Amino acid sequence: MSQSQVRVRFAPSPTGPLHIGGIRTALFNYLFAKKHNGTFILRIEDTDQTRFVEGAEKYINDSLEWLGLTPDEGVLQGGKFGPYKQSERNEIYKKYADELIAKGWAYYAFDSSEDLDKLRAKYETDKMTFAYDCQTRKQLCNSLTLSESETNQRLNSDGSWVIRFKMPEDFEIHATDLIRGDVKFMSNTLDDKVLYKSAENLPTYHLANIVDDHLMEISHVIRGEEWLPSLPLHVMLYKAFEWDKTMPHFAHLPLILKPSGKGKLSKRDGDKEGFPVFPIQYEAPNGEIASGYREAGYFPDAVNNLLALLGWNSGTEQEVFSIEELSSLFSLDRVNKSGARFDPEKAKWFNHQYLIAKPNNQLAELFNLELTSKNISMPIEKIETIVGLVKERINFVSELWSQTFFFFEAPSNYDEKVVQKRWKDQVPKFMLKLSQMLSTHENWTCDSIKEATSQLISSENENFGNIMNTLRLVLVGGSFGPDLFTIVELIGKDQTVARINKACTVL
RNA sequence: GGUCCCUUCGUCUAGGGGUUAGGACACAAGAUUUUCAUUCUUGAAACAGGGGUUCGAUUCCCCUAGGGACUACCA
Repeated sequence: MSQSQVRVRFAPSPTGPLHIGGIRTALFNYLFAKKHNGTFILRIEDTDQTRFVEGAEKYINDSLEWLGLTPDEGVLQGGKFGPYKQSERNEIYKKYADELIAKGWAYYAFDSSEDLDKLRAKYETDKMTFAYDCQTRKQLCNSLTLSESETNQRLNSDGSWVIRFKMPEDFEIHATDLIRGDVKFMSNTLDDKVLYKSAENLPTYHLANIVDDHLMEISHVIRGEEWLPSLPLHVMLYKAFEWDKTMPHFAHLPLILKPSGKGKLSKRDGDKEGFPVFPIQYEAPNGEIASGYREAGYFPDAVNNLLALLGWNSGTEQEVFSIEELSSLFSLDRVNKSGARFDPEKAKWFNHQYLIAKPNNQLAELFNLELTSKNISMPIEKIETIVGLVKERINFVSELWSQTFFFFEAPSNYDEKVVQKRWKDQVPKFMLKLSQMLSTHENWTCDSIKEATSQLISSENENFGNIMNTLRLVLVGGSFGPDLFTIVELIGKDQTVARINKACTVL
């Protein structure tokens, strides 16, 4: 595989459900890979056992599958750079940590987390922030301050230790971000991050991430902006390993912000604010359920589309794109720098666009599933017609029923306001005449029915608008629905007559 | 607090040294639909502030303010 080959990875950790921010990151990686005929890799970063959540990995796979963002390489797909789960790559990392120690880029630290916590607390009372860095490491318990023999003794004892990166002093770190340009950091302001922990015999994110990206020949790291602060560390790690020549390019995506209020979108925002934050429904191990876009009735393409436009645009006025169009149009230099507030209303609009673009027969099939569950059966052709009548006015397939129930069953109650406005003294008399006329009407098409009804209305000196509204009331239960004579034609003669007669006795 | 990132209508954004600063969502009004919705038309709505640079800045630079992220033996 050549060096110029695009290889990107989406590297979530299975600590819970992935929200749409994570999905957006996956999507941008996917689009970038497709655009460049590259490889999209899914790597599971499960180096923190304490935060491992049962089912989270499956959730990630299911979500990506639903959206069609299928990895080219990954735990399920395989590939020659596997394994793709960090917990299964365990034995790889230690030697790289050792290499850093040998080169003088890292050191052993023996301070207990309790001691460090105390230190942090103490600093805080002095309104300062503790950092394990080039200054404090000189006073702490590590292989830099301890003698070699004492270090070895501690390493061989039962006590736990960690390997920390030895961040150089007074060094200006330059990094290039494909979206933000050059970013500079002073190494003094950075701390000595833990790279490896003996207690679990596991690397931390930083080490595992760099080692795996290198080993998997990742060409571009496309991740959320929350990682920007660790970019200098990562750049230094590449330098320390002498991998600078093949260091991937970095692109930090703008964050997705809460629709209202402050901060980035979080897992807790969704159901509280009345919109899903998760791609598909998530049931936590404790049984709590968080709603998903799939269950809310969104089409996967619509979700991809709306997410793509959060932080990226084509530069044209087009907003509705198929995944193929996105794949060929996507480019990192059209990604925005600033965070994007998520707009649930526009999300619905995107789904509406996909819904109205869907052929009626497909919508009818989806709707038929719901009808079947209600024990309603009707020829699919007729459902198609009904769906076509109302699809312009809805955003979701799930709204179909409330817009069309009167095609399938008589209204069980009548809108009080409309009754008061329309159901006046002589109305029942006329309605009975109308039902009588219709019951003998032969040519049951909307045009013919309309003509006959109009004639009756004028011969009886009734007001057309008033009668229309009243007829609508008795047929659908309120003042809603598509063209009235189309409804009359579709529900048929018997239903029409029966509904009129029922209203006359009930109201 | 420290470090870093960001800043065009309410929101997502286009644009870019001279523009009537464009589009979309949402909102409002009108037309059509003898109802509802759709549709169409129209409207209101933005360059955070202050300094430079320049003939000219919303656009380039600096400062301020505001927002955000990070600041774990989490990712």
